[in-house]
Amino acid sequence: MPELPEVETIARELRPLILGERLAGFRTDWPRSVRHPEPALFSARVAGRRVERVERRAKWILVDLDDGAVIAIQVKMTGQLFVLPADAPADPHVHLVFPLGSGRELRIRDVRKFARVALYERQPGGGIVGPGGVDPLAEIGPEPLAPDFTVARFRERLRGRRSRLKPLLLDQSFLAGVGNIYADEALWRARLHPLRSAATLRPAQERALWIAIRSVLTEGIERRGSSIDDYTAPGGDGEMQEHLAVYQRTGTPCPRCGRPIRRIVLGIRSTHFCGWCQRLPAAERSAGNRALLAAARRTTRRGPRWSELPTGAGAVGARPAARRKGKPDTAPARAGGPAAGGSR
DNA sequence: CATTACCTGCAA
DNA sequence: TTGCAGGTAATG
Repeated sequence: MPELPEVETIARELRPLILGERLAGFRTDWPRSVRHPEPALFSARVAGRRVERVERRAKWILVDLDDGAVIAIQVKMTGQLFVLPADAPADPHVHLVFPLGSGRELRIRDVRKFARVALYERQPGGGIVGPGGVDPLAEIGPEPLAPDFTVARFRERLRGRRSRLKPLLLDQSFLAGVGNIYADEALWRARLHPLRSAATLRPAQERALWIAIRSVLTEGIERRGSSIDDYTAPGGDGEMQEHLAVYQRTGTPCPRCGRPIRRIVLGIRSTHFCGWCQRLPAAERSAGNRALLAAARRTTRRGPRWSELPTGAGAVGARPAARRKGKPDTAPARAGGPAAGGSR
């Protein structure tokens, strides 16, 4: 599930691989993945251009070319980026390819075809625009790790918001880059219930949430993201999945208090939290909230999907690679060999 | 503002 | 065979 730390990792690892490279064109076998312009024009526009910059904004990867064009890539749920020799084995899940002048290719592998690419124009002021002069990032909220995203600024944005904290954190116009994993983890760190209304937060809790969001995202980047299901970076898997407290850990002990982590469904999102550490104030135990929480008590225990260690003594060692899907045979080997340890 | 569509692989 | 995973655009 690429969120800010995962996309940041992809951008950081992609940068040295393609910076200064000349693009030879672009091709796709799934035109719906291309927002704008149509693939043939897209290819003609990027052919011969050199890569000048690779950066992340929200969950987008932006690749600046030397004529002011900007390739925008959204990996969404299952997109993966690799830079491989052009003669590397074909992969049926690679739907977007940028051949490079050096004889390699930037390949976007995407099992579920949710990923999107688009071509925009860099503006003198630094923004980007697409057809009709529209900035595709106009509705995106502030970067939570930007130096100017102070606790005061966070408080300003919270002011007047009455929604529950979990959906609010997922709202990209409220804050850029937070998704389901890091929303749950930030709320756990801040000891705030996901159903808690933003309107009732005390100043100390607002500050705790601000700190929690920034610390969990920073740690996620340091650990190169959470490799759950399909996410992997150009340089291989991350390891943040081994340091999550609640996400997809239903039934396992809360690292703080030992009580079992619970799961509720909010909207269509799984939401994981500790019912003891993250209490909902009595005033917010509405009928609707109580119904959601009652359903959680009936929820069957579900383990994490990134590792499934055998139970019993001696269950130590490298995690079974077969448990995770989405790793192409052509992926570069993880530096330093297989991860030891595996589980927590 | 809330719900549905997009997609496929995999577990139940 | 069904349902679930969920980021985001589109629709009601």
